Amino acid sequence: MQFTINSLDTNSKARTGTIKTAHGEIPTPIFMPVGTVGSVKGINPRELEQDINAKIILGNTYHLYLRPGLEVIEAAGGLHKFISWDRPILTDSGGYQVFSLAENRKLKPEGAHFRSHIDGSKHFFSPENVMDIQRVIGADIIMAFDECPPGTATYDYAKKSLDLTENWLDRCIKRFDETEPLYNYEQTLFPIVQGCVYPDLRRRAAEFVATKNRDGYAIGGLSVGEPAEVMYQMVEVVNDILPIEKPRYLMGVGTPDNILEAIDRGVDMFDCVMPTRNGRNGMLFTSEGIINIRNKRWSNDFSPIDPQGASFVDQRFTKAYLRHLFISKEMLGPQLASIHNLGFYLWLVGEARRRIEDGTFKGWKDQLVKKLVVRL
RNA sequence: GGGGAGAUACCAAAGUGGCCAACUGGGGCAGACUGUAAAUCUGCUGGCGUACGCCUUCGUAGGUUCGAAUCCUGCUCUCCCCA
Repeated sequence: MQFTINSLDTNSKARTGTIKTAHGEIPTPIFMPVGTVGSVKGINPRELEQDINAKIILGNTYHLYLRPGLEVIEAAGGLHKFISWDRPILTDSGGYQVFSLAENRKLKPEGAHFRSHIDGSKHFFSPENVMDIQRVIGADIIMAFDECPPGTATYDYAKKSLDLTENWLDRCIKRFDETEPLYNYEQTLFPIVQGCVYPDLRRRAAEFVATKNRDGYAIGGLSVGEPAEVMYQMVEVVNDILPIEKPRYLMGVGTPDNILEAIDRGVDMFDCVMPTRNGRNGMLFTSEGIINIRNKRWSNDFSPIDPQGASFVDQRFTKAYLRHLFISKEMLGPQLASIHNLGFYLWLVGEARRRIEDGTFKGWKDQLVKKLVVRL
């Protein structure tokens, strides 16, 4: 994997760049739709390519390992072939499930013992087997196996957790470097910076991963319950240390204004379930602000879903019709909302790239952030 | 014409003397959601008040009772069966 910086903003830490992978190029800053189980929920891959123009999507090691299982994925020739997606894929390691499925797992130095959320069966994830699993899945970018502590973690816990994550990272790197890809194209491993909301732990974590000389680095353990301002501070602390010539990936973030503020602070990659999950639940991110399409106020609003919208659904369908679909529980409603929201997110990062390159990013960002509050 | 059953909030439907402003479901209204155990979950849904609370409700008009959605009588309406 190669990363080249195309331009640096003079008024902020923002930059544009290009990531080259075996499955194509990714312009940065970029937003990556989440397709946990090998499907961006509700979205046809053709829509993802043509209407949304997603450059890369995510899969999840934990979910794909449980279902359909590695045998099926390997027999299919890897995840790209299995899900018919020829552009880049990034897989998360399952570290986030250590957090979100906390009641079903036990953490030990050697790894995490899990119970499947599907059938309760017992499983074990270690840094080593998570690397092996991600080799089988075959994503272009794979993530280190980490612990993602909650935003409310105490300093003591955060420190112990970071010790564990750093130990696991070394084991991930060792295993990754001594194994080969299964499908004749390059894979790369991104370490993850942890450290909760504690600047000294974040500094230590960033310095630790920076010595590993990988193709890119991730910032994890944010947007997990801490205030947005704290998240921005942590991003600043970490990005001051991470090598400037490597891409930075802020995991699981976030709202459109979170993304803009992080781009401002030098982040290049984002993923989040928000556009799809919240979209399925009726929340629309539009150029006019954030709205709940289920609200009665839209019942007779025959204006386009988003008059300034980038995706074809924005001009073609009205707010009143989309509301009707949601109220009627028609599956088309969540599908259209997901296409719209992902279209908006991809438009957002595309516009950010354009603004960074022509030097108007800062002013544009400040104005848009003000607009991106929930309309009352 | 004769016999029977029933009328409860937006709809459906429990309740058959005090624990009832009234179970439950639907509908309606609003909220939550950040590396997806989510096309999920939560709250409200007679009026006024942040709230203790107060006021008006169970077809309708009366009555019995300390107390009625619940018991009695008249009336109105609906449904079913027979002719």
